[in-house]
This record gives sequence, structure tokens and C-alpha cells, in this order.
Amino acid sequence: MAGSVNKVILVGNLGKDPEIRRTQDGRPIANLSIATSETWRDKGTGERKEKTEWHRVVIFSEPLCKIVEQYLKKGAKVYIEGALQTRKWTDQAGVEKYSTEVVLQGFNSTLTMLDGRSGGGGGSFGSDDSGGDFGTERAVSSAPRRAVAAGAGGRSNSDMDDDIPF
Amino acid sequence: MAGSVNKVILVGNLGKDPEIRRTQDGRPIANLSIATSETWRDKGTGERKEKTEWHRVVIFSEPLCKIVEQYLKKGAKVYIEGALQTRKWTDQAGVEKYSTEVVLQGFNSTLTMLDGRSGGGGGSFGSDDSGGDFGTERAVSSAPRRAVAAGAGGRSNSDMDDDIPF
Amino acid sequence: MAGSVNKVILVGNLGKDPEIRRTQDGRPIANLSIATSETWRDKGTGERKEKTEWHRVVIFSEPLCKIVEQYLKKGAKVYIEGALQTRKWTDQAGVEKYSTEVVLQGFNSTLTMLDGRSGGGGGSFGSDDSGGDFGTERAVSSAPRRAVAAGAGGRSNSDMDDDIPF
Amino acid sequence: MAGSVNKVILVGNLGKDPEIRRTQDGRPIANLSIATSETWRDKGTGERKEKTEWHRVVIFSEPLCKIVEQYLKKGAKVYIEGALQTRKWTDQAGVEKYSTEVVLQGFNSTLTMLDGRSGGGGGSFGSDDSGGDFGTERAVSSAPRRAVAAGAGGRSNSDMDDDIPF
DNA sequence: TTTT
DNA sequence: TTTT
Repeated sequence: MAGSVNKVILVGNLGKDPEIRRTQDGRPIANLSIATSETWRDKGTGERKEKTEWHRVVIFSEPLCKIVEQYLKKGAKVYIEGALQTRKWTDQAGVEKYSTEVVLQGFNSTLTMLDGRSGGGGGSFGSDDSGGDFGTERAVSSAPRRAVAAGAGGRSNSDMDDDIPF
Repeated sequence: MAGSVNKVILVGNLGKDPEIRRTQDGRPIANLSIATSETWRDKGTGERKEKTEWHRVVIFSEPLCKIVEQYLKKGAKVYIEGALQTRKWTDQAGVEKYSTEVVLQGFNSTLTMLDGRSGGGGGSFGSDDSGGDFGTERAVSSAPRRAVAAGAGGRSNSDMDDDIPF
Repeated sequence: MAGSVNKVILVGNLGKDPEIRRTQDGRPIANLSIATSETWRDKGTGERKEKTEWHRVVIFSEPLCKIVEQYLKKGAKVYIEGALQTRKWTDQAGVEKYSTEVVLQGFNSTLTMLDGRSGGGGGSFGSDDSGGDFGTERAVSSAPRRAVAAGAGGRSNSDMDDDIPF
Repeated sequence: MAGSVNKVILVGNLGKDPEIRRTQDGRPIANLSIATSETWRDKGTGERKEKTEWHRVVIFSEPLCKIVEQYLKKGAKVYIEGALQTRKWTDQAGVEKYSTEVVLQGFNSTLTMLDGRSGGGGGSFGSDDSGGDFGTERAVSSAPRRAVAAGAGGRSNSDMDDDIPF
């Protein structure tokens, strides 16, 4: 649609180490499980409450996947910017299910490390394929556009059949 | 978790008229179905591609629900700011399912009308309960906090049993 | 700095037609003046108040400048995503001044048209230089990175001496 | 204007300890100086480049000011969400100047601590005045609305005359 | 189910 | 003036 925006911004911690898979033609796909939470005090009882939300984040970008592989592990705090995508899939029993994910892919996706626990220190990475004047640290070269477009426009069944949802 | 952010920003159009239900104790809950889409031209074939994403938006705020009821209808373009929330529910067959929604509730939620087709013209609304110096147009009084907190921290089964997912 | 984010999101209307200049080596730079405003009712007097904020937006991206030139004019409503940048300059009297602008340049910048008054209809554009599978409508090729980097890291005096601030 | 959005999102570090002043009628105003930066490698020379941007952040909210006072100091990393505001002022020599600031005030403003160096640990705070079910940690009570509106709609000269710009 |  |  002309004139639409689909953006998710999360700051949270990885609940477990990243999982990196490869499509049949070798492109990497990283999956992160990110927790955000809010705390408040119940007015009636006075007890402290916390509600944690878990987000499934999927990264279709070769350079971002490398970053993820090298620097992120369980507990790392990250800032991510991506888009919402709901995907339909069929479980082993043949039941149709839906999974909503935060997808980082193409322009306007970002991943920034916010703590120093990773060896490489914090850093900010877009998923464009610039090359150009910007080196690996600022704007990491992304996967070939064909890969990105495939991810965006139609993740094929062959790639995703084995994709157990969040 | 201390130090987390959970934010969704959408600009899109309502796919159908809003649905407004009421909880057993009378609080309104509005559901919007919002479309965003992106278009691109396939490099290989040259054909124009479009991918539409549908978002389920749930509004827990009495004043925002009033706005929705008065001004929004199928086709309206809106800017919304909310948070991701995944909810577990059980269908009629007893199968557990998950539904991810964009929730507008409490502070840091916003709904802004972006076209002139609604009688009331465009307008921007937060969901705080300020009252104060801000009149109905800028910062509409929200539902009692108890309602909001209930929505946030634990939507009760009795309210939600009949909640057919997206 | 590792781990930082600098992001501005505006939805507003152009206060006047865009101004497009060219640097000495021919790269286009578009300037937009965008208004946002909030309205509220004064609690004491009951009168309706409105406060308009004007934003100077600068676009360093050849394809985005083309879009601006073709489609945007006074009154157009846009969604833009860019970064804050404060620039020092010296006026004719030799007084040092500062101007803060919203800069659209490189990855993670976006311009989306939100109304139909422009001939081309609404549309969303990033400023990456992908080429690739995405055609002109989704992700317009941007200026050479050298140009972008120059704009980002050090707008030269020769280009900018005549830059009358907002 | 109906239908506008004015939002700034920053993740950065305080360049110095916060400054907290009070208006003549006793309301606190906190000023933060926040750095964001980007690094890249120059394609030609291969040298590492860095560009730091400094942001002046102004907080009009009693509870947020308390948080700032208690927990933030030089070097702290924060996530903030506010709005752009350009303010005109006159220096000692009678020259009119402009200062653009990121203002946190009213609903849809947020401050979240992102590191553990502050005694209180990380935490997220809105600036609504809810009270309600949310305790001090999640949604701190804000200053009286009259104060907020004054800050928003017209910071009076008497309060701000001594305001040396960024 | 929207919109262009 | 921060941070890496």
C-alpha cells in the first residue's frame, strides 16, 4: 500500500543463544528470542508485579547474521528495529498455525548491541548493502538482494518447512 | 526487566470497520485490523509485486475507544503506537493457540487519524488519563487505571473467553 | 559511540514547496519545512490552544530528492524518519550560529507520502542504494556513497556557506 | 495540526552529570546532554572515522526529574523518547538565537536506564500522572498538568530568562 | 479485509 | 562532555 509504515522497536535481552540456520541455497537466517518486561506495583495488594513479553526476531541478512554469530549470546542486551510479519505454517499434526515475528531485513532494519559483555563491544549495524564509504562497522554489507527479496516477498516453503514456531 | 522497550509504530488503513466489545464490567475494548504493505518490482521478471501485512490492534482505553467508535471506519488511515503482546488462547476444539497483537494501553500509546474522510478530521490522541489542562482533543481521558492494569497484567479469562483470534 | 541510536519520526505537512539545491559537484540536497502541531483545551480559560513546531528536514540522497521534486509540494503530508544533526554556521555578520536539522541520509532513513494530493499517489521510499530486486518504487537507488558520506561526515564549507538557516 | 507526530528516540550516554533547576514556582526541570555517535571506515584512506552528535534533552516532569537526580550521572546510558522543540532566546548581547531540544513532557515521553552502573539498576519510566495501579517504578506520577501545559505551550520568560542554550 |  |  502506498503510504504505510510497519516498524517495531525493541530493547531487550536475549533469552538464549542465537540460533543460526541456513536455507538450502546457503543463506543464513538468525533467530533471536528477546524478552522485554514491565514492572508495576499492584495498587490493591501492593505487591510488585512483572510481566515479560517474549519476541521472536528473525534476521535475513548475511552480515547481520555474522554479527549475531560473533557477538550475541544469551543475556545480551540489544536494540533492534524491524517489521512485523505474520507467517502461516502447518504443524506435524497438519494443524494450521500462525506465528508473528519481528523481521530484520533490507533497509530500515537495525541491530545495536547495548552492553559490553560481548567481546566486540557495542556497535550499531544496518542491513543495507552499501559497501561505499562505510566500512564493516557502521553499515555491514548485506546479503545479495535476491536473498533479501526472497525473504521479504515470499519465503519459500522448502526453506521454511522445518521452521518450528516460537 | 529493567531497561526494556517494546514499541510498535504502524501507519496503515483499516481493513474493516472497528469492532468494539465490552468486558463484563463494562469497559470497552476496540479491535482494529490494519493493513500495511510494501511494493517492489521483481528484478528478474520485472513484474510489480506487493505484499500486505495485516495487524491486529487492540485498544484498552475508554476515551480511545470512543474516538475509534466516532471517527474510524473501514479504509481510514491511522498512525498508531503501541506494544507487542502475544496471548495464548484455546479454540473450540481445545487446541492451544497464540495470537500476537499490537496493544494500545496506558502511557506511550497513541492513535492519530491521518486522513480527512472521517467527519471529525484528523487528530491525535494519547491514552493517558490526565484530564488536567489538556482537553478532549489532545489527551483524552482514559479508562480507570484498574481497567488498564487488568488489561496489561492479566486479561482475565472471563473477559476473553469469547475472543476469536485474528 | 558503540551502541547508540539517533532517530526522529515525524508526520506532518510541508509548510512550503521543497527547495532543491545542488552541491558544486552536482549532488542534490532537498530541504523541507515540516509542521507538526498539538492542540489542547486550556483547563482554566477553556479556550482551544494550538502549538505548531516547525522542523527543518534535509535530504542527502539523489533518489529521494527526485521523489521530493516530483511529488511533494506545499501542504503535502509525509512520514519521515531520519536523524538529528546540529550544524554550526556563520552568518553574514560573522556571528556563529547553530541549526538543528532532521537529516535523511543513508540507511534507516525513510520518506513516505501520506496523502493523495500528489500526482503520483502515496508511496514509501528508503534511501538505500540497493538496486537489486527492489525497483524504483520501494527502495530507490541512492546517491553514490561517497556523496552520502561527505554529507554525513563533513558537509564542506564550500557547499554550505550559502546555507541560510531555518 | 490534526494528524501529526513529533517523536525523537535516542540511545546514548550522558556527557556530564544532569543539571536540575527549578522554576520560580518550584517545579524541577532537568537538562541532560546526551551523545550519540556513528563510526565508519573511510573507503579511500581506510581510516576509522567517528562522528558524535550531542543532544540537549529537557525534562519537564517532577517524577522523571527525581529519577534523573537519583540514578543518572555522567556516562550513564539511556533510552529516551520525547519530542523536538525549537526555542527562541536572546543572549546577553541582545542577539536572538534558537535552540532545538528534545523535550520529555506529558504522555508519550519515556526515559529508560540501560546500564547497571546506577545504584538503582535499569528501569523504565513514563511521564504520565496516572497514579492508579502502577507504582513508582513503572509509571511515576508526573508534575501537575498545569506545570506540564505551561512547559509545553509557553515556557514563560521569567522561568527561562536565565536559560543558557546548549 | 485496506490502500495505491 | 559520553561511549567503544
